[in-house]
Amino acid sequence: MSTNSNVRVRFAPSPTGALHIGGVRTALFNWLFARHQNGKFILRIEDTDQTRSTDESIRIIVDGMKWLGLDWDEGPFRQTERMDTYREHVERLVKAGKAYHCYCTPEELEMRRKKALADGRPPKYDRKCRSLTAPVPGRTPAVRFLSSDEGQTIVRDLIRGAVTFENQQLDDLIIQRSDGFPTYNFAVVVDDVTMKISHVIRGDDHLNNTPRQIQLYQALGYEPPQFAHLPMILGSDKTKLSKRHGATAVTEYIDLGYLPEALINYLARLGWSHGDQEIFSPAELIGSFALGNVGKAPSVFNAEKLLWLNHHYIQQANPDRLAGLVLELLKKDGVVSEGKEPDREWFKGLVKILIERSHTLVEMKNAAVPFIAGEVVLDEKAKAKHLTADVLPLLSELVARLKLVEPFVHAELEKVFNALVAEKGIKLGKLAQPVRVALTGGTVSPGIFEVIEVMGKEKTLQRIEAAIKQI
RNA sequence: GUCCCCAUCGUCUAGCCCGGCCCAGGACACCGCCCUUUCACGGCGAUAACGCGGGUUCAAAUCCCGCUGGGGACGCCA
Repeated sequence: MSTNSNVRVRFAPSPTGALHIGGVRTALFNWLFARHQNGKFILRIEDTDQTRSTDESIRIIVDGMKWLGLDWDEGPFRQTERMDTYREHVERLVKAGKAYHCYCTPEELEMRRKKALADGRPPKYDRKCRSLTAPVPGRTPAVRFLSSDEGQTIVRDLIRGAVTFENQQLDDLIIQRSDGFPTYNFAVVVDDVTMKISHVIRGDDHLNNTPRQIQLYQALGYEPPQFAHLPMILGSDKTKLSKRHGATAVTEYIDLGYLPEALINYLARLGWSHGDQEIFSPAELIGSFALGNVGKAPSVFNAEKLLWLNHHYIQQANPDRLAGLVLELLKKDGVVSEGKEPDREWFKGLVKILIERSHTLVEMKNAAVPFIAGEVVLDEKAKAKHLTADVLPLLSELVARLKLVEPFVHAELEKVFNALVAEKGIKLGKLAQPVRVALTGGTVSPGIFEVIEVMGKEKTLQRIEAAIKQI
C-alpha cells in the first residue's frame, strides 16, 4: 500500500436540498481514497447559485456527513466567500483575450437554442458576441470563454481511461454570469487549483464537463488534476436515481431506522468491490479501497440488500448504543416522555431480546412499545383466534402458578409452562400463543419466556388477568 | 439531433487488463427443506447470467470490429 500525503480530494455538493444518496457515495469514495492514501479530504460548498442555495441545506449536508462519520480535514469552504479569487481569474482571461463579454440575454439564448434543436442542429452558442467591439448599452454582460474549434481534448480518467473529445463539440461557455457570480465549470477549476486538489473524484455526469475544464486549466496556465469519474447510481427503472424511486435522502434513512455503518457498507459496494467480500468495517474499507477496483457500469440501487446489511449491523451493535437510539425514537413518538425514562439496565435487557428480529431501529422501537406502554391494545384478529373460551381455565391455572414463581426468570418460567402443558396433554403453542397475545397484543414477539421475564411479574399477571376478563 | 460512457444471474458483483484452472464463483431477493412456542434468526439446498453477429486463436466471458440495448451530457444549474 502506497501512501502519498500530497493527495488532496474534495466533496463539493451544492446546497440546494437534501444530502442525496448519490452525493454520499461520491463523498464516501473521496473520503476512502483520502484516508487510504493518507491525504486530505476537503468539504467545499458550491453555493454560487444564489437563487437555489440555502443555509438550511448546508446544515443538512454537514449533519449528514457527521452522522455518516465522513470527517473532513478542511472546510467547509463556501464559494460565495471566494468571489475575489474568481473575479481575478476572469479578469486574467479577459485581459489575455481568452474570454469576452456576451450581451445576449438568457431569453434570447433560450430562443436560439430551441430553434437550433428544432432545426436539428446542435444547441451550441452561436458566438454572436465574439466579434463585438463595443458594449451594448443598457445591458450587463456575462463573460464567455473563447474556445477553440481546432484539435481535440483528451481526458485521462483513472477509471475510464483516455476519453477523446473534439474541441469542435465544445462551445464558448459562460464563466461569469451577468450577476457577477462564476458558473460551475469555472469556479470548480479555480477552486480545485487554489485548493491544490490532486484528484477530482466525482459522478459520471460530469465527464462531459471535463474537457471544458481542462481547457480552462490550460488557458489559466495551470496543471489539471487527475480525474476519476464514478458510475452513476440508478433507480430500479435504470434511470438516474431520484426521489420518485423512494428514499434517497440521508435524513430519510435516519428516520427509517438505519445505522450509518450499514449505509456506508452498502454504498461502498455499489460500484466498488474487493473480491467476494460483502461486509466491511470502515477500517477495512479504508484499507482495501482503490480506484482500480471501481467498476465502469452504472449500478441499480437495491434497498433490500441495504436492509439486510442494516440487520447485520444491528446484530453487531453494542446493545447499550442501540438502547440509546431506540429510546430516542420512543421519545419522538411520545411513548416515553422526558424525565420518565425506564431503568436503563432493564431497557437494555429489553433491547437485547428484540435485536435478533429487527432489521431497523424503527422495527425495534415498535416491538418495544408493548413493554413500555401502560396498557396493551389487543389486535382484534389475534384476540379472536387465540383468546377463546376454551383457553380460559388454562390461563387461570397459569396465573395461579405464575404467582408462585420465584425468581421470575426464564428457566423457572419454562418449568411452569412445561409442567402445565404436560398435565393437560397439549402442545406448548396452545398455551404460549394466548399468553403472547395477552402480553404483547399480537402474535409476533420474541420467545415467550424472554417476553415474560422482561415484562416482569406484576405486569405479566395484570395483563393475563385483563385478557381473561375480556374473553 | 449531437457528443460521451457502459454491457456477466431479477439486483450488487468476482473473473476480463496478463485468453485455457469458468458447461462462470460469492452476496441480496425469490423458492424448497430443516430448526421451532409465534414471527424472525440460523442451517442446508434449488432456480438463475457471459445481449447479438462476425472475426483473431488449437482455445474467448476474457482480444478486435459491427450491431443492439441502456445510461449520461448538451443551462447566465451544479
